[in-house]
Amino acid sequence: MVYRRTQQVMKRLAARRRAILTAARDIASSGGMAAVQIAPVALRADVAAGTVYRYFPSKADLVSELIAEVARDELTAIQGAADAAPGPSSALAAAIATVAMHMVSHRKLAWGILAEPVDVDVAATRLASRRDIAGEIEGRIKAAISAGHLPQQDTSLAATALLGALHEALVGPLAPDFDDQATLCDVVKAATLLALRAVGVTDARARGLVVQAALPARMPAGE
Amino acid sequence: MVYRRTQQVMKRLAARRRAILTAARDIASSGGMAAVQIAPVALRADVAAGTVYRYFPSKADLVSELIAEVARDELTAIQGAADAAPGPSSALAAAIATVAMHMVSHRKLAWGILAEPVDVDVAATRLASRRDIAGEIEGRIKAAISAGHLPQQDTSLAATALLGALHEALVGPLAPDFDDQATLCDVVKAATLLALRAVGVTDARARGLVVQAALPARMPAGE
DNA sequence: TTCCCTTTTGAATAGGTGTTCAGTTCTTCA
DNA sequence: TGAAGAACTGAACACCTATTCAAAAGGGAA
Repeated sequence: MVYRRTQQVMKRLAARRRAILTAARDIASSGGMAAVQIAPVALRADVAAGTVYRYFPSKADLVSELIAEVARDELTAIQGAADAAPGPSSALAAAIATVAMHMVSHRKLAWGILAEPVDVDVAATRLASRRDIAGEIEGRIKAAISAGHLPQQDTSLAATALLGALHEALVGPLAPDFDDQATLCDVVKAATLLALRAVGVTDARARGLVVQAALPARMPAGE
Repeated sequence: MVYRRTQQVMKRLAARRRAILTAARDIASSGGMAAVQIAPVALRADVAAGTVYRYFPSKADLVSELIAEVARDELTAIQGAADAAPGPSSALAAAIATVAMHMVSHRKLAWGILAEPVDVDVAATRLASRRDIAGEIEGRIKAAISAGHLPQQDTSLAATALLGALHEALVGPLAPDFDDQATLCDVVKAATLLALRAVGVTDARARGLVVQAALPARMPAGE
């Protein structure tokens, strides 16, 4: 054998793979999932279309990995925010507020990850990611119920409904415009309160909650 | 002029138009919006592909009309159920329950109408339809607030969030399976309660509400 | 430098679907 | 019944985009 991958080559290959994924993420952020096409992604990543296929067996694999990655980031943020909260109700509130913040910060991306059309191969990955996030929220709801802060209920349904409510209210086509930071903040607060009430948090308790939404890691400073 | 549309011909043309729309609706009901393609619709309506274009300028127009029609039916059902309720809170509950029932009865169709991918030309129509339905719900929320049954809030955001919650919890990919009529009923009840709580209905009041969800006109008897 | 293997390229291919249109059939009316 | 126009047909066309692949370029070992 007269050829072996050196460390340097391996690094370059990894960098390229990253570049392709990042290009896909950027494009999804600005144009939605529908804009994630091989040619534009390749162009943005500075490679030829064919090269993409040396890193990902198919477009579906690329998109799946993109979704998984974004969901992983989101999950980490949610857990971080919730774990930092002083109690189960605050943790739930923090988790919800974090989701809300992420959604308003990256509306196109959130829309693409959560709801936009993808082909069937991708649907499975997306489903798993959503399940993970819903599961995290559900866990927080259960904890609050155990602590006696919330009434008994179908936690799975509740978690799903919460995500749907936030999604629709914040990134769906009927979502309000966020003209400035203040409006954005108000809307996030209103949506969070709504979601908390849905699972049975009383207004009295809500007023006492400490809510600290973790800002998304990639959120642009001025946005 | 040696040819004029007789009454009989006009009737047949209208019937054909109806057949095409119905075919599209049936296909959307079973396979989602993505399955609404010209060739299958034409096949089902017993016409040639080209004929569709004598009735609808483009596929986008066909789909737009389909969505508008379904939304109109839905709106009528919601209004009917709400108007029949004894008070503003009951009316809101009835409206929500009606939406929930429709969704679980026609999951694929609901999914297609509300969230599935469509091209940009259709998006406008869909948006208008959603706005209509959200507007109806919002009106009921406002009425309940005026009656002092609900706290002051951003009604537009609330209406949007409610629809999103129901949608996600009942027809989204994480929605539970409805193995039998009983489960279905329980889930609809749970989702309705959740939605009511979200806008501030107290559990105490919720227990006293008279809820009568209008069944969708087209719902198959046994489903 | 040379050879051989890997990686990249980008134009060609392939598959799927909306749309058109020349030819056919149907309908009306003199 | 025949002429003229409307409606219908379905194969051909057009467009878009994922995927392939033969040729070219890059990189490692001798």
